[in-house]
Amino acid sequence: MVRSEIPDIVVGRLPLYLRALTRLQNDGADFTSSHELGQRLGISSAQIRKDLSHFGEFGKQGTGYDIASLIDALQGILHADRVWPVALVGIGDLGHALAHYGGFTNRGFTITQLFDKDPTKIGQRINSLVIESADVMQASIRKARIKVAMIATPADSAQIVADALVQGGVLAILNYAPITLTTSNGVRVQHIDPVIHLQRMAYYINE
Amino acid sequence: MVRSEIPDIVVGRLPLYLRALTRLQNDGADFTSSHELGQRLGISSAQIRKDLSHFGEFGKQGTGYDIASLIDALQGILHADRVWPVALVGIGDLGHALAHYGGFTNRGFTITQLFDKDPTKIGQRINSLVIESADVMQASIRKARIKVAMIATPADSAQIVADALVQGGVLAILNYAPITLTTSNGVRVQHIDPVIHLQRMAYYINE
DNA sequence: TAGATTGTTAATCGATTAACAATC
DNA sequence: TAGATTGTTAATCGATTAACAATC
Repeated sequence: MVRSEIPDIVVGRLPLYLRALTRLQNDGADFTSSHELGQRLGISSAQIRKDLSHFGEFGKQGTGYDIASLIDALQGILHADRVWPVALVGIGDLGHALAHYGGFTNRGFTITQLFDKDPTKIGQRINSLVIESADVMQASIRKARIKVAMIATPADSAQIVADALVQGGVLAILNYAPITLTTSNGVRVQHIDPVIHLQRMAYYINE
Repeated sequence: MVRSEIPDIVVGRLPLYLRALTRLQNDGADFTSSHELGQRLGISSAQIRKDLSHFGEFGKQGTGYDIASLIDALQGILHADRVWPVALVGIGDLGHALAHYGGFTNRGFTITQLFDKDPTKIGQRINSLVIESADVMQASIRKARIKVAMIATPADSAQIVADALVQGGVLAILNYAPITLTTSNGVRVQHIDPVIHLQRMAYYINE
């Protein structure tokens, strides 16, 4: 198994498989099949089997997949078998919502640092975390060996923040600002912009 | 131009082009090229030209694209040349953040209705909007001819909410609940789950 | 004019799917 | 055993890219 040869599009589907399997498990199921999983996800069973085959053999002919062990395997592959500390930059409405969100920790991530550049916010608490100044961000994340960060600043600040995060050692950035970020090689960036999705769907509405 | 023949993956890139063009315009530029646009987006210039060619001819040899008219064209294609009223269901932390977000309206959408099933929330105001009961949702969105909705409920309620939205005439759903929704044909669904993106990136971090 | 850039064609590249032997 | 489902192969399908004539 050579990691670099696995298509990124395949990697992108693994978290969906993991999420669906976890839900099946919560619903009390012990086994599932590529067919059942595919139906739930709107993906062909062949594609699921093909995707998994990049990483090993996880099923049994006739019976399908043991849900618990496939979850374990996928968590290992995705490095979701630990809890990554995450820095969150930009504590506006969205930043608050992300800081309060309880769904990160049991899926491999936990927000451990909050940053903002607004002096009136610095020092405030959310849960047990204190909002720190953006000025100390780079040093602080380096010291804490943070590899994962989320940007929830306005668009104008996002690229500058991203540059500082990368300088501080961050390797993965989830960007909520409505702008495409540029980063050096080796740094992963994913973008979340609700309007992009809304516009994509509005195309198909004929009115 | 036959709409149904245009690949969805092409449609999915048009909002990115539109966003980048708007930013260029705000920065004072009048013209751009497929090369410049591609560099900003991390996409090849050939792909941008090919994508646009599905919808017509928008550029000039030698000079590239007039930004203002390409923005106009893309807004028309994406139906972002109007302001779609949007229903938002589930007014927790994320719902509040979305309701307060000021970035929708100038990009084609505005939240006009809020719903929650928690009796303590119903009747509360956010900006000038009143949170309504989920019980009246279906009738209310039908009356207002709402075609676009956002779900920000917990995972357990999301499918039920989606079914009701579709019954009420909604054709496009942006789902923030961490679950894959099933809908009838003709209804578009897009999912936003930050953990999916984080896991996808964590795969590449070797630690 | 000379340089730049488009829109389009054809080739390449990669992803998805159908089919089935293997086997639980 | 009979039925079900895997993992894998080969074929199909679709998307991306390179190249260039056209032309501003």
